[in-house]
Amino acid sequence: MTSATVEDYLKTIYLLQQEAQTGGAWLPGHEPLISTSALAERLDLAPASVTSMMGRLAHVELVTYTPYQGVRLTPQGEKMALRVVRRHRLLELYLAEKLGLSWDQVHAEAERLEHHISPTLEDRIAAALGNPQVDPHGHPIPTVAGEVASQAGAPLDTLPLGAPALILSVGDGDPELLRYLAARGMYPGARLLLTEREPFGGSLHVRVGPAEACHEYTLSLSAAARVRVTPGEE
Amino acid sequence: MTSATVEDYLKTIYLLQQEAQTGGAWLPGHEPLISTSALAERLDLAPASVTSMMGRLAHVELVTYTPYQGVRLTPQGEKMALRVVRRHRLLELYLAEKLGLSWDQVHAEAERLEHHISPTLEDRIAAALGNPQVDPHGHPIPTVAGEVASQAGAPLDTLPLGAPALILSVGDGDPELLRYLAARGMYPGARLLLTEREPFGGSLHVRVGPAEACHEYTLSLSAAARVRVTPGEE
DNA sequence: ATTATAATTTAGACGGTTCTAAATTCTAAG
DNA sequence: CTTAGAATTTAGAACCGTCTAAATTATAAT
Repeated sequence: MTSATVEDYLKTIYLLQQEAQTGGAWLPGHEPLISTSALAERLDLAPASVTSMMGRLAHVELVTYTPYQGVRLTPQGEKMALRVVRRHRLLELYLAEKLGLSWDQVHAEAERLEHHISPTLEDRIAAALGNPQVDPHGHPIPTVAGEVASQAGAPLDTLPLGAPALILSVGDGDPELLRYLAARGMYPGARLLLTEREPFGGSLHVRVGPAEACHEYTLSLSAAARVRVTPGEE
Repeated sequence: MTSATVEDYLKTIYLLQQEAQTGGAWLPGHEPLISTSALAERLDLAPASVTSMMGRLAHVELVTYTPYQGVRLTPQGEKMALRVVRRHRLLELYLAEKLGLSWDQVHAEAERLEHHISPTLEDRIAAALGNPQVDPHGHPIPTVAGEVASQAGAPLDTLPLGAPALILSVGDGDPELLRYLAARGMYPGARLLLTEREPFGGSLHVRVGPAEACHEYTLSLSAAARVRVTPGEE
């Protein structure tokens, strides 16, 4: 009962829980419930398939599942999810850094490999990278023991106007988006300033880069939601 | 119809064909037939499972299959098998060379990863290694185009007494054997001399290493069969 | 409160891969 | 040439992961 498929479900539940968080933390066992449809959409499966898998995962206690309500990882399930997330992020970094894969390629590659590397190889990869703390998209890498730095910062679309900020991370799921952002200099570590917010849920205007040599771009709300920033000069 | 499972069947058929060869080449389409039981044993599956898969592979023309006789790869099937073998051997070399996995670990690791790396990553790995021709066990790495150097040398157990020889390759399937051989200095590139052949299918006695500083070991026939050598000083 | 709509689950099916047990076919020894 | 034993295939079942279509339950608007 630990197939690549199961690992994908667990990882996805974990990531959706994290995304739901966005700010406040939850008490253990009270993390947000993830809906069948959210999972189905993210995994690109029919909702019925998800329901059936939830039954199985609940049965082996990787998840607590209340029909019509949603699922939540058990401590066991979370542990397993974190192991997968660790492998994924280590691989992303390794592929980018040591094998020169581009920012937008590493995700898809890691997505497959994460299910097939041994603990030994995982260790070697981590060591070769100097036991890093974040992956190329700025996401924290869980430790072997299953600890993760909590998700830092806030989505760019919640940033107040005029406040300079530092990009902490960008969503790694969509290669298109990554290329789009990279082309505009928006990657972890870059600085930006929100200059305008079009009314009625329109685009944001941001200035990217140091004040002397910055470029102004517009950015849809949904794109901005996938960029996490921390306010402040530093 | 190109699952990891199918890839494993094709690769295994290819390797068994190669092993059956051991010396003379075959005309295309007249390679040796591989029996159901040989495949079942190597893949650690029930013979009935193999029979059923052979039906499917024959149906998509990756294999020609004559019931009760055996199977043989079609050109298409061979091409696919060679792609897998290439990935496997590149991975073995990469893991050994760049990530410091030991000789006996790389096989098992590559066995899983070979099914999950993209053509891009395959290229990067090959490039990072300088497009090598042989893997750490001395086996030739097929090219992207699907060409392979034919298996060189002959099994150690067929070597005439007293003739010095060079180790070209060692079977990579069994970590135990690899550790055993490595402990005795028997790896590709090492030199040895067959000094004695015990009667009635008994062990072989070999001297390993340069004449000035060599060690003498005994070696079972089955172990010796997995070591390929070429006679001669050079 | 009722009801339309959306979300979810159930029911039933299918493809892929494997198994065991039984039937068949081959092979080699007498 | 027969036949015992080995190899192989067939038959039938199971599990995993997925699907569609239909039934059910929740939700939000009247």
